[in-house]
Amino acid sequence: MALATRERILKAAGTALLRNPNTTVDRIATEARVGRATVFRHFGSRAGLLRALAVRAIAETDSVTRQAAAHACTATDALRLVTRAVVGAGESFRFLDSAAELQDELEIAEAYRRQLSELADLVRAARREGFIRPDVPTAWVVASIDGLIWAGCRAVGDGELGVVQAQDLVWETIANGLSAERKRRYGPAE
Amino acid sequence: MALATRERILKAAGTALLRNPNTTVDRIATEARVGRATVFRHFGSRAGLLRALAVRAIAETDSVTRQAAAHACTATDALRLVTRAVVGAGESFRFLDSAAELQDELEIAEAYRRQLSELADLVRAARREGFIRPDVPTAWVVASIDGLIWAGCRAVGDGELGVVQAQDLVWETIANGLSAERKRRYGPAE
DNA sequence: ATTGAATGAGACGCTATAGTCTCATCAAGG
DNA sequence: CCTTGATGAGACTATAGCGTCTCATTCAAT
Repeated sequence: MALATRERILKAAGTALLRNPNTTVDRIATEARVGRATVFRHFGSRAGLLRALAVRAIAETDSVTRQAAAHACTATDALRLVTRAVVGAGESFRFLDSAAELQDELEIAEAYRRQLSELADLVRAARREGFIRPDVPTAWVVASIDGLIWAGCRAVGDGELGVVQAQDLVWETIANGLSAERKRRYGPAE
Repeated sequence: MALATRERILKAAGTALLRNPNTTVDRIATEARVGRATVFRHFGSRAGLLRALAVRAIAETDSVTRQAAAHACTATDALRLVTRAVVGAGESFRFLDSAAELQDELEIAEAYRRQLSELADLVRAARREGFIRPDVPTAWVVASIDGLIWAGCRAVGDGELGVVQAQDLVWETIANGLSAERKRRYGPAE
């Protein structure tokens, strides 16, 4: 029962904090159908709850990321699979966007930087394979992938897109953009 | 002097709230080099300050958007110019991302919806001109443009990119994506 | 049936912060 | 010089929300 309670609190906290990052412990407990004291028994403090939630989100993201990368033979394909995986896992980390208190948590902030840095490595590897446009800086590639993943997760959360559809569209947009007319400036000669 | 003070408060509030959406009035006043009472004299309450800041950001965005659209002859070009303009104005509205309290403010939320809806109109018009890939839903076009603008503004704010560079990259990514090899599925036959 | 762990309910104290009010100061204009 | 309006400083109050503690209850395992 202890585990189920813990999970219920984390889940309720995730959805509640996504709606409003300042949601009170009392409100979270109510939505988890749990006494307020129970939340403190499990997580010690509000910050502890947020930390646990963030740690869980990071672990989940790492997990799907690793699995995706393991199935790829090229860096370009790894980039594609990782992107899809992260979009699929969006629900677990989307609350982090607005969790301002967590910026102070060294452990969390560092994990986020690490994940971005791993993404940057993947981008550089894909660049060496010739997949990435040479005129675009790696920092922007990472930033825009991040932005498109974010947009995809939000669209899924808002019910505008299904998960699979979002995964397809995010990657398609990263790779080829939204324009029908391709300029093909950097492709092979026609 | 009254106007200068007001502006100083708004500016300080913008940068402070961007760093931490829960920044206290006291802190904002200190950073604006103003007495805390002065903030209340001007804006009545913390919510009033946020509202004023949001109204200002919306007005600013509307302004640059209208100007940009006025100089375009095609919808596609308008979309390009508007996107650039919004990236350029990012500094004024970026704090809104994390301002959870403002979601309750009917006026603000509605203005944001209106701006997205205007963007959607522009996208549909550009689609009629043949610029937008027919296999991508308009909702995703809007969402991904939003995401890329957000990424661009953040990159500028973080000092990773200059404003002009970000404007170029955002539009280039929207239009053509990041891949060197273009599949040209929807372009003219080769 | 008994025991122990987990829980729910709620009282209580504490702190941070919003918001009000007063008073002294300062600058500008007449 | 005098007046007026804006400001800064700070005291004060009220409240929301965190965290602690206690006690009764429930439920599972023995």
